[in-house]
Amino acid sequence: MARRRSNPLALAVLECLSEKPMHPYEISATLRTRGKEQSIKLNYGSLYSVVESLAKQGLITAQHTTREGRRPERTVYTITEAGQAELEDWLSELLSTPTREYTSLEAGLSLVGALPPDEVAQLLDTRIVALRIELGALERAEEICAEMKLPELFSIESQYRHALLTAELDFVQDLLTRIRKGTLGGSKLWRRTHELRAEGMSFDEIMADPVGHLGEEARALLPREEQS
Amino acid sequence: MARRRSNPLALAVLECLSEKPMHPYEISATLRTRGKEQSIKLNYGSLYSVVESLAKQGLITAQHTTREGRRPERTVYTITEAGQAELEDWLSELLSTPTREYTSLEAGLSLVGALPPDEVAQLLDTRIVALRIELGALERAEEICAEMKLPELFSIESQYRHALLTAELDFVQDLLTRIRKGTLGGSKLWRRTHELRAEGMSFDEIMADPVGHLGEEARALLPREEQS
DNA sequence: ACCCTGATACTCGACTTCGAGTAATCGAGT
DNA sequence: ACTCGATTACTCGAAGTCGAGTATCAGGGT
Repeated sequence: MARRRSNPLALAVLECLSEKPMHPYEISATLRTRGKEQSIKLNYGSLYSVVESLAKQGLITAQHTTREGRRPERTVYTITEAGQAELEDWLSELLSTPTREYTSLEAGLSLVGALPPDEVAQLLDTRIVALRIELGALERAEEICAEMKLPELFSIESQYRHALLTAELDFVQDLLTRIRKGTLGGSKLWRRTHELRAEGMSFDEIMADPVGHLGEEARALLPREEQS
Repeated sequence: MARRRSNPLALAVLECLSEKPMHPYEISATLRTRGKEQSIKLNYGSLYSVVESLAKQGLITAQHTTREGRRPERTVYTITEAGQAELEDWLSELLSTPTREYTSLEAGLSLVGALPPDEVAQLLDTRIVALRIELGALERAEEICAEMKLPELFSIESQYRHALLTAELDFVQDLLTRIRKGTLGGSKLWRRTHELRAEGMSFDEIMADPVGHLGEEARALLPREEQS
């Protein structure tokens, strides 16, 4: 009964089965044609193990297995009452409760000091181009949805992604100009560190006297008692 | 040589070791005091297996193992040249190349139709409160960083999270008012579907004649040939 | 009649992730 | 002198993730 609620694919499976009984492959096809694989990671390996785990938890049950010719047999699953309750409860939690998300850009930014500022500026330039392209594609997709008169209800998630992408683009553009203008707090220290390391000085040597090597900006890097 | 570059914790390990040789526990302590565990998921199990895998790939090497008293032995690792190159290359990739991120809210929104609109509105209300609290905490943390004169360079990632959280809050607030006012495309269909299901009608019955049961909005749900 | 592409439907096992568990030491208080 | 919680330092196994691989069949072209 280890209901860990980790993989949202399991939630999508419950949602599909709450419409009608299906076999796993049909679930994957349904999610695909509805474009949900854009928002929920779907791959076969996970799908089948997730289904198995839901069955083990009693949230779905295997209805029957059919076999046509000598093709692999299809096991059709039905949602149980417990499964329906879990669907509603889990989805409620997803909507009501923000959770710490670890994005790759956040990870990258947290280690950004490991590359010299000029290189970082170039990399962010590249990212901006890629982001613009992605945003363009998203907007085109939204136009197509509108032409098909698909109610917004079924593509809220892409509006959300649009909002996040726009925020990312704005942030990165702002960050880039601050790096280029040197108005980002710590710019000098950042540049100086990489100059010294390029000259062969070790991290330990620099940190033995940060203020001496890097300037006043580095005073905050000293242990608190030594900050005079 | 299965360089899968999945877990950013491995990147953080490389970054730490590029400063000086350390043993795994020291790496974890370092990341913690620098607040990087906010941005990079860190737990012991993963840490040790990630370190082992880096060693297997030749990106780091075990320098020596020391033992004090009868305490568990500590294995100190050093970064190799290949490791230094990998650090720079991987970090460059993270900064320059956006990757599809699967957030839990996006997953939730993509299945939002499974709950009735009034319930969803309440859940989003709850989320807004939680988001405000989280934003408040983040702002307080930023103030403290500023008081300590910590250069911005070392907390860019929290500025980024701030930007994302703000975007999420704005989006959710806007979505909520659209749901409440009924201006979200598909509102009627959404409400009607849940009324019918509450009366015991099955999904299949509804979908047998969507326009009849749900109104004109549902025409786009028909296969394209039948949209007359 | 034959081939070839693409869809159908799943299986397998190597690799990762996770967090509780273990076990020793340090230091602050009583 | 003692004890109790915090810190140090890692281990282990159950569970989950991933994507390439397998095998069958349908339909269209040649």
